[in-house]
Amino acid sequence: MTTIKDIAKIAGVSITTVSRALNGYSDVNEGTRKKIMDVAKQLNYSPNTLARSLVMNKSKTIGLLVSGWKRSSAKDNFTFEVLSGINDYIGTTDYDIVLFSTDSTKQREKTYSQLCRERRVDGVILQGIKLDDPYLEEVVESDIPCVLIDIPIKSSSVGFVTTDNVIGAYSAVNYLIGLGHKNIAMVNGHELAFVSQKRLQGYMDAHREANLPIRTSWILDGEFDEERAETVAFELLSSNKEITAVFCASDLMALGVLKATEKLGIQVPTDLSILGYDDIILASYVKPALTTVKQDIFQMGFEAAKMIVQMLDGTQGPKVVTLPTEIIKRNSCAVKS
Amino acid sequence: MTTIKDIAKIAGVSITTVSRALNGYSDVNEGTRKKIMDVAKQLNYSPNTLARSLVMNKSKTIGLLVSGWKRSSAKDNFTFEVLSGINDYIGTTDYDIVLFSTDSTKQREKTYSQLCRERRVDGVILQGIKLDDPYLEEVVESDIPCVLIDIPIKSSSVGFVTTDNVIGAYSAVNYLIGLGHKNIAMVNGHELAFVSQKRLQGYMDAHREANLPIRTSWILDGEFDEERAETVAFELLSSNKEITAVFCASDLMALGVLKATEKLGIQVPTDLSILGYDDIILASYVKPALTTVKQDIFQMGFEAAKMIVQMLDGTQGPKVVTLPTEIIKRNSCAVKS
DNA sequence: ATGAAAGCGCTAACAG
DNA sequence: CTGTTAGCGCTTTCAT
Repeated sequence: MTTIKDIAKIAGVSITTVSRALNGYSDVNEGTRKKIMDVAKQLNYSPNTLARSLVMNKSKTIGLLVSGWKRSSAKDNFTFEVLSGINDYIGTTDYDIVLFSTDSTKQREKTYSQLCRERRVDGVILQGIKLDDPYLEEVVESDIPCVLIDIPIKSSSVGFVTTDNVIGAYSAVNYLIGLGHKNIAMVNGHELAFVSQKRLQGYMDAHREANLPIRTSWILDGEFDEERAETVAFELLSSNKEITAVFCASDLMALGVLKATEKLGIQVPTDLSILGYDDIILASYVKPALTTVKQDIFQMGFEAAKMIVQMLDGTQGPKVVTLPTEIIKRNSCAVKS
Repeated sequence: MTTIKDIAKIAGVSITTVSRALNGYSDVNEGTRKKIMDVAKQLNYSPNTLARSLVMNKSKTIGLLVSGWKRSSAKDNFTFEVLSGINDYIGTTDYDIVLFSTDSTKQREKTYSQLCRERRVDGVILQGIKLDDPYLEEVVESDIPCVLIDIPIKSSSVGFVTTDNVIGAYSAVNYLIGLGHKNIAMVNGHELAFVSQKRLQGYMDAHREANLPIRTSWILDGEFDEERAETVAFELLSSNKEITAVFCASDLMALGVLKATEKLGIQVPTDLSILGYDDIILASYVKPALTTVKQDIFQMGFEAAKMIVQMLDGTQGPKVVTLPTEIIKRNSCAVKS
């Protein structure tokens, strides 16, 4: 593997000059530079970023910590979309991504900042982490630049990107109300998800505004899990025939609810309207196609990457990005009969 | 940031001893080791892998090069599944993944080996690369350990994992033949895809064995693209009414064919049987649910990661892994009427 | 069992 | 414009 030392020797200059020439400093004679460049090319030189990082004290890498990356996440293409967005933006920069592959066991033996410091990542993007994850506390305490996806923490070294969950849920429920529904249940994620808290708020806001009573027994947690949502919805719907619409905090759970209706012989959307969240790929393919609140997840990843890079490069940029959502009307919701 | 030097000073020993103690060498007095460990903990020490990598000349990182990572790949959850498998295996090791985020422009200005050498990755996993990609040639020439997904190159430094594409396609077509079909078209990917070549072979083998004529005009390329497949199938089916079954080299393309049939008023599976490949998530959700050749893509990623790690650690292990496929019978194929 | 010293490949004052 | 020198944090002979 050729080094700048080799180049220096052959070009007949000092390693300093080589370093300066290669890095485009202005105080190098053009002739010398050309010669050095030539030798470098000829020797098929690649700089050793490890050495550079060591001395410069920055690695030009961004850590990516995906919590709870399960095989099953494929169904829900959330993680992949985020990754795609990050990858897309980072591709335009000189950073690279280090994927922290920490399984549950490894996760617990190494603290967050250990993970980051060992690899000397310049910044981190966190996704899928729960509100009670001990890592989260560390994020705040540590001074490693970090951007969170769907977790609202902001400080001098941390920012976040999310979507307008309250408004998203509010509009969704409002849409249902506009369709004539008054008995609207909600299948939420879980209490430790920021988005669940917000979407619940939107659900309640819409009810309050329409002077509709809120029945807490109709608000259930489906853990963002298809099966769990099915179970929960099955029980709810079989014993509460007056419910005419269900708002779900994720499409995957909406799919679960849909399965429950099939088992119960409930017609969607004739007997029951189902409204999802996310607009995952499956949403438009199932029958009936899911009406849902669309989030631009790719964009979330993109913005997260952009934000961290801006933080690192000292460029001015927002520490909080809230992306809009949009209701996609398909066939799982109908006017109350 | 604390270093072994700091620890050495406080513990009152030399940095050599600290290094040895921390790395679990046996020739360190247990008392000294304990003291060093204590100080390290107290100082919240994290080793600097950059420095270590520099001197050891290995980084404990594996590069991941995903060619053609497009936003649209989400539909086809292939890439994500591979990633999940890799992530899963790597999580059990002390390696980390470096995602080479190279967009098309960047890709062409940096050669493959430059990419790898700059980051000093110990090995590489390549996915989604086409047979005519210039990177491929470099892979062979370079001596960087590498494992390819679905590209059959094997040398002292490169291995690959794939599935039994010939058998998979053969069984699929054979299944169709068993259903009474004699006029079976094929929507393949493209010539530069190894898997397409193999699946075509399987298609032909099955025909030959059954003494069925092969009509090359019925073998079309859909570029692994849903829309392209739809277009191609639309033309094919509208002018060749005698075709009673279509074998597709991917589920995504099968979905495209399905769309074409809808436009043509062809009933699936009554009038036409459609058989896909991959068993993507969508396959079981569309109506009619797709009969398909399932590949365990997650496992491919897992095996690829395992292989590269074994190569790097000098553990014995295969350089070629071929995973089985399996026909998943759902509702898009029926007995020829 | 421990330490001194060299060096991995690179950048960055500081001189000249 | 160019070279000398020091050092980033760590591992590794080679002595002791």
